[in-house]
Amino acid sequence: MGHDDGVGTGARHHDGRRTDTRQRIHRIALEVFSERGYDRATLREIAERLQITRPALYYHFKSKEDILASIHRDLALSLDGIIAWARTQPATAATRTQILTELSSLLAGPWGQFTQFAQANEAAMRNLTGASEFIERTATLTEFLRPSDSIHGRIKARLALAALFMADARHDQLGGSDTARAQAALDVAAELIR
Amino acid sequence: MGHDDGVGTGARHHDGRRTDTRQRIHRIALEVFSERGYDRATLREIAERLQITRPALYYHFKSKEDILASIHRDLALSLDGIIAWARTQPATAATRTQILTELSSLLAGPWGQFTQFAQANEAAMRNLTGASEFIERTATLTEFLRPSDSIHGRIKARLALAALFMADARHDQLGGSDTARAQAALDVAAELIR
DNA sequence: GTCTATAGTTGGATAGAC
DNA sequence: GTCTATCCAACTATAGAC
Repeated sequence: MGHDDGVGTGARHHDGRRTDTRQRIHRIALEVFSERGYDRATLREIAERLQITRPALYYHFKSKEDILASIHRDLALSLDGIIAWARTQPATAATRTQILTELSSLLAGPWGQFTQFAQANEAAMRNLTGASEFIERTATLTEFLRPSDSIHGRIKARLALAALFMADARHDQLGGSDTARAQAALDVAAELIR
Repeated sequence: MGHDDGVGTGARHHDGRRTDTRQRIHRIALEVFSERGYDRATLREIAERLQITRPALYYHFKSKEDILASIHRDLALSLDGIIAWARTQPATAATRTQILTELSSLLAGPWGQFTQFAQANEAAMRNLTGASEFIERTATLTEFLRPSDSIHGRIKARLALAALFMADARHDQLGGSDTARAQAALDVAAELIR
């Protein structure tokens, strides 16, 4: 059929090299979903930016929702590295700060527009099975980040995450350079989970 | 036409008493928008819950977006009281804490599901003129809440707001009773803007 | 792997009667 | 103030050729 559900799979050329179309779709879809929100985003626009037609998308993904789910799988995967590392560390303030630093780096680099994407698609994520893996990772990270196992602790952990996301998304409202905002957010977040 | 754009206006009976249909639509629409998100919410479902037909909605509001804008106007109005009071107060930590307490009360009472609504509709709000008044109020409140005029200060102010919203919306992930969560959020928020 | 053409569905909005 | 009937636009998704 041409559809692959597993992470990292995809159509291959005769030389064994994976075609990059699936990844290009991935990238552009993330872009459009971030700008418009999942529901307002159309496959027409995604196809146009890719310079292909709508039906071509269906060769790589079996539905619009499948594209979204695929993005979520990638996001979940990106967090697994940090989670795995966190499991090997003692539950100290230093570890928590280090987790925040790693997350901040992800947001500054490969994830780029992730925060905007996540906020724009809060509604769509709620009833999406593919998003559950990602939400699960976030919950796990919150556990590692909380300074104490209480409501206070859980709130602080979630706020620390929110601080990082905020610096990434609210450039217009917070002012300052990207790095200045990221550093300030990291400061505030670290203070919270100390 | 039967359409009224001003806040608090609406069709009236011969005795001068405002009909409650407009307000009933208002309430149910807020409910459905919160659950589904604006884009996934259909006028069909709103009408069904109200036991009326879709066209009847158009007697009270001129479009789906008009209903959303109307809700945002109400939300903005609810914040004006707090803002007016804040203007009369000195910019002290005590004032900031008091603002948070007032907001917490609003979330516990009349606003109810506002937070869920706001999160579910982040995407829809971005390109909506009616939402700008509401966003403006939020920005004003942030100014009153910030402990210092710096990036750090602005982040802390926004996080304080986020804490209140979080306690309101994330009951499943935070645990505890409604009042316990609200109090904990207030504690953490107050500490942030001290 | 991508195309043209089209099926099938949904949902916002209007016309006009009562 | 609410109804029935209907229109229209937009979108997802599929069929089948190349």
